[in-house]
Amino acid sequence: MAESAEENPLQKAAYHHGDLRAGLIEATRRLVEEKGPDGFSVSDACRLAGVSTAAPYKHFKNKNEMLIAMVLEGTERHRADMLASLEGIPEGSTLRLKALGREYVSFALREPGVFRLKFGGFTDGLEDPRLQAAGEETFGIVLREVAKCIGDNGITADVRRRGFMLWSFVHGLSFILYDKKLADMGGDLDLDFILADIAERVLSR
Amino acid sequence: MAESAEENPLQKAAYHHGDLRAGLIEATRRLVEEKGPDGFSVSDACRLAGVSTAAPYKHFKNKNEMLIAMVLEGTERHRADMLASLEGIPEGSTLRLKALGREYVSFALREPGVFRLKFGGFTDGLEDPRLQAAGEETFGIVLREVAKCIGDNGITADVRRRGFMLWSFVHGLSFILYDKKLADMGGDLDLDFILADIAERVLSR
DNA sequence: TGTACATCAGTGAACGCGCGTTCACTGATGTAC
DNA sequence: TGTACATCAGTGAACGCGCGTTCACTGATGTAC
Repeated sequence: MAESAEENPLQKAAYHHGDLRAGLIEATRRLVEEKGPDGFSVSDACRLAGVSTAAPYKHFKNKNEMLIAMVLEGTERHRADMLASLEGIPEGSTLRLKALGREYVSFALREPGVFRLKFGGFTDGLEDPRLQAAGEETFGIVLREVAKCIGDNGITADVRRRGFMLWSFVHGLSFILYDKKLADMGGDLDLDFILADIAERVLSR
Repeated sequence: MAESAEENPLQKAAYHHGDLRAGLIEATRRLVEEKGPDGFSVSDACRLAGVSTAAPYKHFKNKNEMLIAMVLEGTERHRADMLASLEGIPEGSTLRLKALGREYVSFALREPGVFRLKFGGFTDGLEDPRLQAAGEETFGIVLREVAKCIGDNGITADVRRRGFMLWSFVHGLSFILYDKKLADMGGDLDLDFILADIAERVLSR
């Protein structure tokens, strides 16, 4: 209550509202998931957060900054979930890459709005060095696992190429599955089998 | 000039303007490529086509129908280009699948607006049975080639699975390449090599 | 502990804007005789 | 070939709407003494 002197910077934003910044990011996320990236409006987010339409401008420069902040937060969760998915799987096994792929797709289906906002491009101006850095960090996780699988020391050109192939695959898979084309294209596809199969094919010498 | 009696139904729309329907579709395409799917407006298209803002409603029910018509037209071109890319490549060769993949990616990079509008989803209401049918037809091309490569008779579950894997791959590749992540992820990737490599890996027994 | 002051998160009203769509119209073209 | 009529592609003005952003403000909170 009356403790000051030192302050937790994470709570610094909590003044009147509790933490409007976080509240607006959450509202943004929910609206983007609900109505799609195009359907999102600052006014809607304010309505959802229960503040006036001018309030966000105390925390974000403009609409675009709100979206970027939201996507950054989602990307962080995505990265954490991928790391968590590795737990308990033996080092150097292709199963680790299968797990990463599964989690990648799973996130894309759980939060398609965030996923598409991040990768769907064309939401002009949503380019930010922080977003790119976060993406590269996530890709780094994959590269490390690929290197361990094929027994290379460090990130060689070969590791990079194979990692890129796996990424392209799960990336496309995410879009296609969300678009519900899977069922239409001949339903009886086993996602687990396909993920394991592609990992083995791409990582075999 | 004064020839009537019989009429070419393809030119039937050419009354006053020449063919405003086609003109508006072309304007739509150019605007979507230029400003992205979100940036497109009926007013802009009218400006570009040189007609009043009310004119489109003589040819399309609403904005969405304009977009759908444009994407359908682009999908048709995409399909034709893919078929053309097979010419001169021996039947049953994985090179045919490499060629299809290359053309798929190439189209996505040539017309990213159309590509994203078709597959990026989330442009609410842009669902149309004709669009889905066109997509399945294109996928059929791939399946036919896969079947020939692995020597199966007709479209078996295995053919379907492998075709799906290849599609996912080039689909993701298209998005990633457009997002310019390729250069960032370690530049020296040879697209031709990767396409040939993945086709071989996915089609090997 | 109590008071005076500074800070700044959130308000509410207003703005100018471009949008999608409608309406009654007009005028060029095709057709019947 | 010429005239009267029907058609319907395209007009231009108008509409109501929700948007992103601004502004001067207010009032709760933290701080200094």
